[in-house]
Formats: sequence, structure tokens, C-alpha cells
Amino acid sequence: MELASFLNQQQIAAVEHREGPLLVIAGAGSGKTRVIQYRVLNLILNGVPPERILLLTFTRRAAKEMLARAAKQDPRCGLVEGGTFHAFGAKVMRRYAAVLGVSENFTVLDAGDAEEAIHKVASNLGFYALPKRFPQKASLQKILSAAKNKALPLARILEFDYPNFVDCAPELERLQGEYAKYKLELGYFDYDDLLLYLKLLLSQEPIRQALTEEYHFLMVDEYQDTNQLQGEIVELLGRGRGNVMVVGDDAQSIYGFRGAHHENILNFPQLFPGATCIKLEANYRSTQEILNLGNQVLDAMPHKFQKRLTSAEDLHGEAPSLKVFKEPSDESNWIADQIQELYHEGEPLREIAVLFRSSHLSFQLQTEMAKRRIPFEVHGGKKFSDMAHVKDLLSYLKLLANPRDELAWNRVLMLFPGIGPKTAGQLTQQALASPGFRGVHEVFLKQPEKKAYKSDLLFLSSALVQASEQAQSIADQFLTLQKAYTPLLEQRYDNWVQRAKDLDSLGQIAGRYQSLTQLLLDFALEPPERGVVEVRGIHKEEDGHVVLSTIHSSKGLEWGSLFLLGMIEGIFPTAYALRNDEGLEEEQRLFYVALTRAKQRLFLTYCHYGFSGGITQFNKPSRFLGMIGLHPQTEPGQAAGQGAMAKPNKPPIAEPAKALSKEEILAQLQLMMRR
DNA sequence: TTTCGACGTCTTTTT
DNA sequence: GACGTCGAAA
Repeated sequence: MELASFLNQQQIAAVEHREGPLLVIAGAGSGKTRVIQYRVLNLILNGVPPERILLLTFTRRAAKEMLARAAKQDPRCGLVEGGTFHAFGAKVMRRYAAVLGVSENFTVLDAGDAEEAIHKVASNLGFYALPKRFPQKASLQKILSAAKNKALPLARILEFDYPNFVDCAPELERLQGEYAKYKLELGYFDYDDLLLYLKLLLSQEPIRQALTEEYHFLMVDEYQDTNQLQGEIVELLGRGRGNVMVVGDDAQSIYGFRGAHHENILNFPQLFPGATCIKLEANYRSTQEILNLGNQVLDAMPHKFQKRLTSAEDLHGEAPSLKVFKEPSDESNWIADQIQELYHEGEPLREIAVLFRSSHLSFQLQTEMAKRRIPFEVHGGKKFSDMAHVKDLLSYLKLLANPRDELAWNRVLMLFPGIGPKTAGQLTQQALASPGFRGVHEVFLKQPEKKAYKSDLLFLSSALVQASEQAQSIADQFLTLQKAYTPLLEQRYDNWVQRAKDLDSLGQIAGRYQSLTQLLLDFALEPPERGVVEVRGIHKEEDGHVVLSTIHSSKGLEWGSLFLLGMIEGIFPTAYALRNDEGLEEEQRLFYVALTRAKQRLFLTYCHYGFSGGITQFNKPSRFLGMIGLHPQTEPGQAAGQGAMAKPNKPPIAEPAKALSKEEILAQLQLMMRR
């Protein structure tokens, strides 16, 4: 392999590093992904069996992409174990389930499930009947999770982030313990547990040794965004052999809210004495004009990072610009106009992205893009499985996988008219006490005849019996349950047609699985995103689609042309972050991440008027704009906003290939009306 | 015991 | 706009 033809000296040093700890500080756009990819390849070419390598990344997508690229040069790279800490935790827990005294088919709770579970425990403890105001279930989940991820006592979390609930500390302490007990009894594990129990297992010396014997080489990407617990896991896995490579950039730490501890990266040399440290500084991504903005943000960082971004190939291009609009609709229109213009100038759609601080900022733009038939995909924000009807059907599947899933029973039973929390709770207990779905069917048969929901219950139990007893593929089981759910769907939702389509997509995904447990695990650990929007009638498939993404979800990615919208004080930086210095510093790093995603063109926008709480407000420009010395361009007619119409002389990206049928029009309308 | 309507509150980022 | 709470009616 002739590395020197496409890697620089520092990159080669990292790629060729074999034994011993290695810290790679990789600035934005410095090719760290390539380094990881080639190091995997290099190790394998030098005789390391792929199954001895463990690559831990932030998202499964990141791991898969890196390994897929490496596999192009040597298919063995595809055999490397790669994924998130959480997925790895689940895998190890499954292997050592007996040690923990739980079933191998334990259930992983996603954030929403965890909220329900916490809510249930808190209700059982009577905390909602208390005279004082008690946090809502979502806050409870966040508080308990923060305590675990930041490895801090509850009181600290409350004092710091939830001062209004400080007086609930005793109840929360109690809740924390009861919730842990509840989960263990029922075989539930939330996200935090996957890390916590992984560490717990690794603290057993025989297990730790078995795992270090299995994985001789550990690589961790985005190390600046690992939390304390993850840092300890890395230490345990690396102890002994010490073949640990971590890669990260302290200036890009943006997950502090989740407990990310960017000191991890600074402390690495102490944790692994004798660590080699390599800095990748040359930037291969962006023009110097864009990097200059990034440098100004770096300069303004309170914790000085010894960094300067320099374009390695002396790339130059357009100066980044700021556009100001009157209203959000003008902002969306202008961005859509620009995207069309860029496309006609030859920029492929896949090289265009729009970033924003929070996902709701993109709703208007989504509508505009759909209207103009510009294909796009949304990253970040709500997940497919956050939709109520998807959760409902997933609960049916959970029952099938585990008939003792209390939360799933409760959710499913509550769907029937006439069944509220009380009845659902009683029926759940009876169902849990019955052997198998046939037993449940017996129980339902014994319900008093006068109850209107009796026939519904029997319909449900019959479907479950049918799905569980006949040797069926997952696709068939899914269909059986979907058929059982559909009457409820039509009853509960006016827009059930659209929702039914979501369930069909769920069925498509489910059909690809051999194991129900694996399906549910994947949905919990890496839920599919909601916003894949298909727009038909596109001429060139290979142009791909525009990406609309939260800044967080844009981590590690790059685009030729980048828009950053909503540069408004209180939105970016978000008002929540302004309570303390740490929060503001993280917003600033987030801004740095956003700017450095751009390769050639960068446009920032905001608008004067916004609405929140039904009131139209006058927005202040983000303080970050001043930080990079970017001032609005006042092109006449451009900035004032020209109303909702696209310029007539500009052809749409794709004319419909043929006249649309009524059904297609309705489908399009529904797509646009969905928000 | 459930359901429905009225009203108040909070509204970020993700595994 | 989603979610929770409260009171009243079914």
C-alpha cells in the first residue's frame, strides 16, 4: 500500500502505529476518518485478524461507513466489530446475561420507554399525589440519566440544572433506587444501564480478561464526546495490552448535556502512560475563507485551544455571507431558491446541506422543499419510532418477544375504548400471571360479558396466540399483529391512512429480520430517522438529495455548499445554554462544528420576526455573528424578502415526469400537510 | 372508572 | 403544538 500518495506524514504515523496507546488530536477536516479506516486496513494487512479489532464510534452509521470503505480495499475489514458503546454494552450483556441473572432476551428501553417506566414507579410511590410540584416524566428521566452519565450525585444535578426541583431531592433519591430495582426485576435496561452494566461486567476480572483476549486492538472515535463512564470502559478494555487508539478534537465537544467529559481526551496520557500523541492539523476540507471564520471562533474560546486551521492545499473560494430576512418564510424561500440555483450551476444535491440548532427550525423549509420537489432527507430530531402509532405496534411486537413485558401490556391494553389506566393495570397483572398467550386468552374469556371491551380483548389474545404458535416468518407475524391493530388505528386517528403507511414501512423493515429480539434491540439502539422524504420525478438519481440536519447530527460530515439558518440570539446560542458559562462554551463549539462542515460555500441566515408562544417577536442577531465579523449583505430586493413565490424564470429541479393522478396529488398534499 | 374539554406550562441537542 | 392536570359528565 503506497500510503504516501494520499496521506500526509502525521496521518501515516497514525496509520502505521501498531502496539501501545495512541492519542490522535484531529482538527476539523484533517482526515481523521481516513486515518481510522486505513489503520484498520493496515492492521489487517499486517496479519491482525479482523475479529481482534474493536471500533467504538458515536453512531452505528459512522462505524459502518468507515468499515465499508476499508472493506472496499480488503473485504476482511467488514468483519471488524464496530458500533456504539451502547450496542457493544448490549452485546456483552447478552453474552454474560447469566452473570447478571437476567434473560438473554432482556429488553432495552429507549428514552421514551424509560420515561414510562419512571412514571410508573413514581406513581406507585405516590409522588404525583404530593402537594408540591413534582417534575414531569420527561424531566425525571433526564435528571436520573444525567446523574448516571455525569457520575454525580442527584443533588448536584438538581442544584445545577434544575434549581426549581431542589426540594424534591429526597423523593428523587428514592425514585432512583426504586427505578433501578424495578428494571432489574423486569429485565429492563435503559441506555445508561447498557454502559453501567458493561462497566460492571468489566470490573469482574475474568470477564475483563476474556474481553481483552478477544479484542487486541481498540479504537475509539469522537473521544471528546465520551463520558466518564465510557472513559472508564476504555480504560478497562485497554488495561494490559494497552493497544488503545483514541481520536478526537477537544474543540468539537458538543455532547456535554449528555455527560460528555472532554477532559477524557486531555487525561488520556495519564491514563495510559507512554501514549504516543499525534496531531493532525492540516485541513483538507475547506477554503481558507471558511477556515478563517473557524479560527475566529477558536480564538474566542475561553479555554484556549492551541489550534489554527490552515488549508493544506491553499484552497480559496467565495467569502461566506450572511443574509437577513423579514420573516421565516422569506428565509426558507431564499434558501430553496439558492439550492435550485446551485443545482443548475452543477452542484449535485448531495453536496448541499442546511444545518440548524434545533429541528423545529427546519419545518418551514421542509414544506418549501417538498413544494418545489427538491429531494431531501432530514437528520436529527424526532425518530420514526417516536410516533404514537409506531410505538403502539412495536408494543405488540414486544409482547410477542416477551409476554412478560409489563409496559408493553399496559400500552396495548390502554388502546381499547373503555380501558383506562386502572383497568389496564389490573388486566396487565392478570396477563402477567397467566402461562402463555393461551392462558391470557382464558383470562380474557373470564371477563364479565357486560364489558364492552371484552370482544376487543379476545381479538387481541387470539392474534397473539396465532402469531406466537404458528411457525411463521417475522413478516407474517407482523402482518397478523398489524391486522389486529388496524381497527384501533382507524378509530383513534383521523389521518390513519398516512399512519398506516408508516406501519407498512415498519413491516418492510421487520421483514428483513430473522430475530424479533434483534429487531427490537436495533430499534432501541439505533432507531431509524423519520425524515426520509421521497420526491418522485427526479431526473438524476445520482445527484442524491439535500440534507437538512441538526448540527449535532452533522458531526463528522461535510458538504460543498452549506446553509446555517436561524442565527438568532436565544436560538443559537439557545437560551437554555445562557444560564452558565459551560453551556455557552458548548454552544460556541457547536458553532465551530457547524462552520467547519462547509467545503466551498457557506451561507448564514436569520430573520427579524419570529413567533413563539403565539406572539410575534423581534429577533436579535446571534452573538456568534459578531464573533466572526459577519455583517448582513444589503443587496436590494434580496434581503427584503419577495414573498412566497419562487422566481418564475427559474425552472423547478424536476418537472413531474407525467401528469399526477389524484392519488399521487393527495399523497403529496398529505406529505406537505403532515406538520 | 373513563372520557372529554378547558386551561396552563414548557418548548434543545442524542444513545 | 404536545402534554399534563383538573373538574364534570357519561
